[in-house]
Amino acid sequence: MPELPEVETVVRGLREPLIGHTILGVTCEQSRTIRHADMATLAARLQGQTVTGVNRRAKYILCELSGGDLFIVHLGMTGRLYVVSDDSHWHADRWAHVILQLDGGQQLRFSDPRRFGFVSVVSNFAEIAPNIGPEPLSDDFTRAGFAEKLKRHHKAIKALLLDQSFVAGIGNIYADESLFRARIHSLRPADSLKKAEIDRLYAAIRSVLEDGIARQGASINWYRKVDGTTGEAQDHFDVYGRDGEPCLTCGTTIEKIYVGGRGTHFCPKCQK
DNA sequence: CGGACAACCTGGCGGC
DNA sequence: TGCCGCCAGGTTGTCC
Repeated sequence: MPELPEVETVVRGLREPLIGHTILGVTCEQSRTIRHADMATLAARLQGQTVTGVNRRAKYILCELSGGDLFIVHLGMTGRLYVVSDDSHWHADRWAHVILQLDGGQQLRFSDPRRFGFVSVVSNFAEIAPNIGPEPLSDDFTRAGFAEKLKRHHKAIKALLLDQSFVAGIGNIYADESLFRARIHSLRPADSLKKAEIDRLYAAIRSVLEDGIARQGASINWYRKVDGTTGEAQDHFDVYGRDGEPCLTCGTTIEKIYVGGRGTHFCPKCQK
């Protein structure tokens, strides 16, 4: 579910309700949902802290706290973060594993049916994810650096795009969409791409992610924005989930294969 | 080191 | 309508 555009949308939605607000208390259970710290440590390090910033790195949400710690959330496959008023009649959420009580009568909930997501509190982001690649929408992601790194890998380009140490934030949906936009077959060995193809892929990754953010993410199943509403990116996919349907460019039937164990959608005529 | 694959969990959906 | 098997946007650890 949540890839870079979805996580970025959540981050932007969290700033208004969180920044400047103080965490009064923490409600949670001891479970896999809390990583790198036990329940008591998490509560102790969050309670009394004021949120000073909310940012994203790869698919991680980083809430900066006044004491210098980072409250980290990863949404996994089915995680959601949302803010509700204490007095709202919002129905009970059986998957709300962590609830932060905020000043001003609101609470931040982390809800995750499948429990692939997690929360943590650390001093430095590197404690959570020490080996994350460049942010594709930042100046750190250069065309030259991208081309150089592609030469060092022989595996399928789709599998490489999913490697978070290669480039941050791309997941299964936007990998497929980027490769379609660049007209490159998902199974091409990374080191086989010609310069023109590398240039197309570099541009495609950026534009696909930017379009995803502009549409506030893709609500295929579980993903929702902080206010509970759906994104719109799912209505504009070229290939993801469209197997059996005609390519919007040439009319050829979109195919589905598995690459690195992940469902992979592509147009056999447009992508070579 | 690279790559394939299982594991972690639970819900939703299509098919029978 | 009900049950069963399969699939799912991510990450990590293991094995060859």
